[in-house]
Amino acid sequence: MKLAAWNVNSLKVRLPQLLDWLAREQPDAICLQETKLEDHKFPLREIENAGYRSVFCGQKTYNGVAILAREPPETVEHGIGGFVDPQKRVISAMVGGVRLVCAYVPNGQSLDSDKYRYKLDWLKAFSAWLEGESKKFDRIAVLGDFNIAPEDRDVYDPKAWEGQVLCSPAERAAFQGLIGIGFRDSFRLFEQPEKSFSWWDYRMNAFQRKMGLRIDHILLSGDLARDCKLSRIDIDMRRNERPSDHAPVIAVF
DNA sequence: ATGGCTATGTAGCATAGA
Repeated sequence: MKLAAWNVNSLKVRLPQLLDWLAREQPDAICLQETKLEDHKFPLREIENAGYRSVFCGQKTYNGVAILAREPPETVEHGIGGFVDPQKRVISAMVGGVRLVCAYVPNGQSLDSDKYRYKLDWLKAFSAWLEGESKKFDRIAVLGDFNIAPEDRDVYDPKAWEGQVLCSPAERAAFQGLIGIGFRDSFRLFEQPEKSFSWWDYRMNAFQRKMGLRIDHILLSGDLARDCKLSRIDIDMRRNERPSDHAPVIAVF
């Protein structure tokens, strides 16, 4: 099974790139973040014509998540059970016997922001809920934009980013908390190039200067991690015209 | 150098992203 996750930063703008990518990469499923579309504006037909069924949960301007799969996603759940959140950041479904959790973790803005508090509260609720999910489902993949660079090697300039949002000890502890539930970071199951990142700022020519962070992840439960054959980041997508600031991440098992 | 760029909603800028 080939899984992917991609923060598209507007599905409306990125739809042609997505359709090209699906045709080329042929994943069994892809989880999208930051669709920024209300549900009635979701490009269902175009995606169906490309051979993918979709479930989605969106809102105007911000957030929005979707799961696209060759077979219809089943037993869909929206959001984090027991956590009231008007922001559309999580959608889950069964695809091919695997529980897919598509997540767009809050950014947090900065450590002194209310949004940072929200991020930590959100991650706490997410972790508690995932622990329950992992008891319900043997095979789980958690895919998406985590907005956390787990280690210094996931940051182009760890000194400059030390303690900053996306890299702070509390965020990294929250990420390790997810690992503690029994998930593996699929990317680190394999030897990877140095300076492997999944996001680069649009400004300052950050991509060309390799100034990025690895904040998009595919976490796999034990069985899936054991069977995982490959995990990579498709950085070529960042070279497109009008690229998303994030590149797709891929795991195959 | 707290700038730089992109997308959205909405009609000249404000907000958010990371």
